Amino acid sequence: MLQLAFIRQNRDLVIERLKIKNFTQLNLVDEIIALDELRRSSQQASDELAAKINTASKEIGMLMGKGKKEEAEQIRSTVSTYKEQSKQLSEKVASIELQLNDLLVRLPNLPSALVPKGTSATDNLNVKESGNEPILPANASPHWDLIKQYDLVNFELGVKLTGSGFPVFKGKGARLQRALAQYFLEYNIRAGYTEYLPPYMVNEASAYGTGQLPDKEGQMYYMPADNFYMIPTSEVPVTNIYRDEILKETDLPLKMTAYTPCFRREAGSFGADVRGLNRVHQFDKVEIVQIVHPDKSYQVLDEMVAHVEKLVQSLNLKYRILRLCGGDMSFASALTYDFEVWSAAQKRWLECSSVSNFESFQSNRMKIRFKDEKGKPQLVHTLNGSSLALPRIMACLLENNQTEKGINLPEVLHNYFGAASIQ
RNA sequence: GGAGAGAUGGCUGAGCGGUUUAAAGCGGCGGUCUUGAAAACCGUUGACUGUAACAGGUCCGGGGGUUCGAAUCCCUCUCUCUCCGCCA
Repeated sequence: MLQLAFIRQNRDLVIERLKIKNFTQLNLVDEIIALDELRRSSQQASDELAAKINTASKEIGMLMGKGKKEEAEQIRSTVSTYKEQSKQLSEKVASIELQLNDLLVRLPNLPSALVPKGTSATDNLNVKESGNEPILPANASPHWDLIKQYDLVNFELGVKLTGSGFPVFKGKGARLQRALAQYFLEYNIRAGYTEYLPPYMVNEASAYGTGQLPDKEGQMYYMPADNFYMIPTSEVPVTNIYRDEILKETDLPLKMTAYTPCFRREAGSFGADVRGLNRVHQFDKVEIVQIVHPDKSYQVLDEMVAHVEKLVQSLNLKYRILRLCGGDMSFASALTYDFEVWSAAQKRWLECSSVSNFESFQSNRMKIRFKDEKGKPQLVHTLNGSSLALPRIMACLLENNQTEKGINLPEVLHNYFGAASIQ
């Protein structure tokens, strides 16, 4: 959520930046400013009346104490007339605040100056491409065939147990998942991230804090009996750990990592995009989250991108890094880098990580602050990234490393997997 | 799931209708003293809103109510603790 004071003071800049995100309801900005104006004047009127009532009430107390009942009775009758007025005013302020908040949550975050213009994925800026294209046998298979051949993942069984998009990992497939998760976590911990194992369901306040609500309600699984949401990413519980906290400046940066399943309804998805492990309703992901001083967030973003890049490199996958254009970015992000790995048998790029700086957009909702040198609470900046999402990495590993004699695994996984290849 | 007790500032904890603008202690910060530290002593100590700066307003788990006036009384929700039940 953008800060009101900032919108008020930078109206033109806000509109200009929102255009880059292809946000069309630009009239919201002026509506917000006007409503804020009204809010402040109404608030002032309400406060003044409250002050009158407060002083009069104190006087009554004093007069009663001195036993001057008649005088007290007189003031009491005049104060009674303020009461109705005061109630109306505070109701007005409350309703304005509600309206204002409704409008405010509809504004996406402003894109940083680095964000390229554009409307869709084709406008993303290719920042870097690296790694070697694997040489595959002539009869190379896509991963959905390989997982059957080696009995690694059973989609039909998932349909029986739950529904489509809930794969069942089996045998070496399950073990490969565990190896990947373990390797990714250890890699993050070595880089100074603290491991968390958070709940897989969150309450409304948490989903709101990171920006899933009210915007993306339909994309989460919802448990009406308890009003819980299944997490679409561990970013939600992990970032919310510090919701409503005021940190010390010396606490920053906070670096956290978590391995969790992620649940996404993915309503409306269809076709080749969703085949095999390309897109599923439940998948595993290792996430990194940082809470940092606002002056450091872009430096930290670069560090996180470099951190993820090294991890991808260690898996010997061909990859590219994209800087997302305004139209392809998420609602809450100010700058996002996507990592895509090359799926050699499908001959297409698969997104395996997304690293973003949210600046103060999330922290403003969650009220995560720190005290600066003057002792003033200030909003922190939050960042997160996948490090990494498992299924697409698995798809690429299987496809890119297939041989006539099995699937060879990158060296870094050998110990975790307990073997050098899948036979 | 049943019964009972609670929720107060960073923490412990008083207050149970009107000098509470929330006592006291601990912690934090600043100072005196000290070569430095500890101890002792002195001072200071939250958030939100609002303003050019004051002033003013709001906040004692959340929401609602009674009252001229609520941390204090009532309703409701959430959470915590104790006992019982169930249980990986």
